Amino acid sequence: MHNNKQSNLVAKLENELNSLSKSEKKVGVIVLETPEDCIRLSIAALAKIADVSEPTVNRFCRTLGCTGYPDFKLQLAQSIATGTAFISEIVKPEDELVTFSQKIFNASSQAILKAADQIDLNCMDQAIEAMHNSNRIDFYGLGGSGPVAKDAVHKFFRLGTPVSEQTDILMQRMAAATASKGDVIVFISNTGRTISIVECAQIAREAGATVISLTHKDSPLAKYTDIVLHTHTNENTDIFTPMTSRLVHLTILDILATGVIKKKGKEIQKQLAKIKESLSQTRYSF
Amino acid sequence: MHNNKQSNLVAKLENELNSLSKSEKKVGVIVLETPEDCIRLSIAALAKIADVSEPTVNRFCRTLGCTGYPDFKLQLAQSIATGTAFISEIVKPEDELVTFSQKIFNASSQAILKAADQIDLNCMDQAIEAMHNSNRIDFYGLGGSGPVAKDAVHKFFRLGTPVSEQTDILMQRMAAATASKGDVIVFISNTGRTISIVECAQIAREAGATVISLTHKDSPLAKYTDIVLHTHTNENTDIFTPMTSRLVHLTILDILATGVIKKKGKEIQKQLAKIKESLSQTRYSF
DNA sequence: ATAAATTCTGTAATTTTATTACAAAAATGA
DNA sequence: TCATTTTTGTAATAAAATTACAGAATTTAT
Repeated sequence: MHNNKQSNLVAKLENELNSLSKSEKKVGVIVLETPEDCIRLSIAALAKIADVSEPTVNRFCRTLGCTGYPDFKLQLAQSIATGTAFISEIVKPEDELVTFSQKIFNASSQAILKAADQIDLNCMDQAIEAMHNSNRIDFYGLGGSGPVAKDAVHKFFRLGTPVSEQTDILMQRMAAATASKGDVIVFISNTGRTISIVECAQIAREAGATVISLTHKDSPLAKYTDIVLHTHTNENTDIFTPMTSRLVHLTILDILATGVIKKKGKEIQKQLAKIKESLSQTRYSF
Repeated sequence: MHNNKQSNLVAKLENELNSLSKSEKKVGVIVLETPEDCIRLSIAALAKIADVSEPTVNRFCRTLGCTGYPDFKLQLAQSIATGTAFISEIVKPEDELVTFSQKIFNASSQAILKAADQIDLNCMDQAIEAMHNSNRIDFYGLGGSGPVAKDAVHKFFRLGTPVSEQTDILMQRMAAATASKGDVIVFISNTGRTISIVECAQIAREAGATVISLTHKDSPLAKYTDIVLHTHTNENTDIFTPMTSRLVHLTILDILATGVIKKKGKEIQKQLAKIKESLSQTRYSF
């Protein structure tokens, strides 16, 4: 799932460095030492730095499988971009707005990309199937996951199936106890360690409901879950670092909703268009 | 307009496309349509495809802040490598789970990165200052922005300042009318065209509150707003494509909260530690 | 509406950059 | 050692990008 469509040029160069000829190796060494600089150099400039002739640089590029020097620079640039773009730092007390806003944006964006790599598509498929065939769907969340549950309802209510969210532990227990076969309950809990949520999952399963969880793979909650959609976001305990898990959960729920919509087929999609239209009256037109 | 550097060429191009001259725009359209192809084209080839002269392509590159065509290609290549080029990929009815889940993950991640490029830090700073000095903070949202408002409360209640959210239009009107100087009201509305929200903003401002909006720059809501935190997410009308604006709003609110926490200083940070500790009793230990 | 000013855009010349052809220099192997 | 292969650099060539400038299109002011 990771987009390694083209093998990393830097990695390739590191591999093949020792099988290069003497002069080409000189070029390789320079490239590995200062890849960021090399992408801005002309073939003449690089040749001079490496103390070789220009055609040697050109041959060096071909040896690495590039069509020529411009192609080499391009691949090198991409290789660097993918490598450095994924360093997300933690917000420090002394950070200026410019810095910490950039860090938070980056961390958020990367949490989602990371989830894309980790998600188990089989489980997603099972979850979509279960929701598609369910009589009703409930979303349970506490604390930061409460708004996520609400957002899920806002998305899923369009599907025709009755949906609701429970963000109160007593309501959750009662609803879980009265659930029955054909009901799907989705538990949202990043840690998967919140006692009342875990107990609820147990109750729901005993009552016959299908339990889906957005949680950590090895958590107590996962034990009482039929379909775990595991996310391994680092629960950062730093007070400055925001919970990126919410964003991941929202995105996973987006995908589930999309999957169910596609399964429901044309009729429901017409209904969605109606819902959209119903909103136009509430807005200023252009 | 944007005081922070735009690291992402594709995002920048999408932003500035409409302010380009006729011929340069032709080039921009081709680049956005087929960015992967463009990185392999010579200036002459691209000029021919776009049906313009070579110098026009060169000027196009400079307009975007590049030093010339080679620099443009390099930046484009890096932009693509980080995944940004796939912003416009829309979920199609025939997509398999693998495909559309990847598209949704990508689109979500990119939306946040794009916002990072577009956000106006001066306005963020003003918003943080206003919230820091406020007597109370209210978050207003309807529909999909309701859960966002709830999430904001969950984050901001830790700061000591009284916070609440309003997701009911009548409550919103009443609360807005009784607001006073020193109160901050944050309106969350991607379109900025929801009539009742716009009216509320007007009421709130007349009542003397400081109005902050997470909305589109040129929207009616922006007119009645003191501090606009504009986000230009494409409101995709496709039924399959999820609202990425929520994710962006949540992230911006994360940054605001972090900014206020940092302003509040040490005492509040101790309190945050207490809040964190208070949760430990609710969880299974490791 | 018309003329002036400004902004765009393309042609052609120039400069920069990359590639090729080929010969000299190493290196290899008997 | 000498023939053969591989490696490397010089010089010529080709390709690509940039500049200067002038004509076109657009805007602005009268």
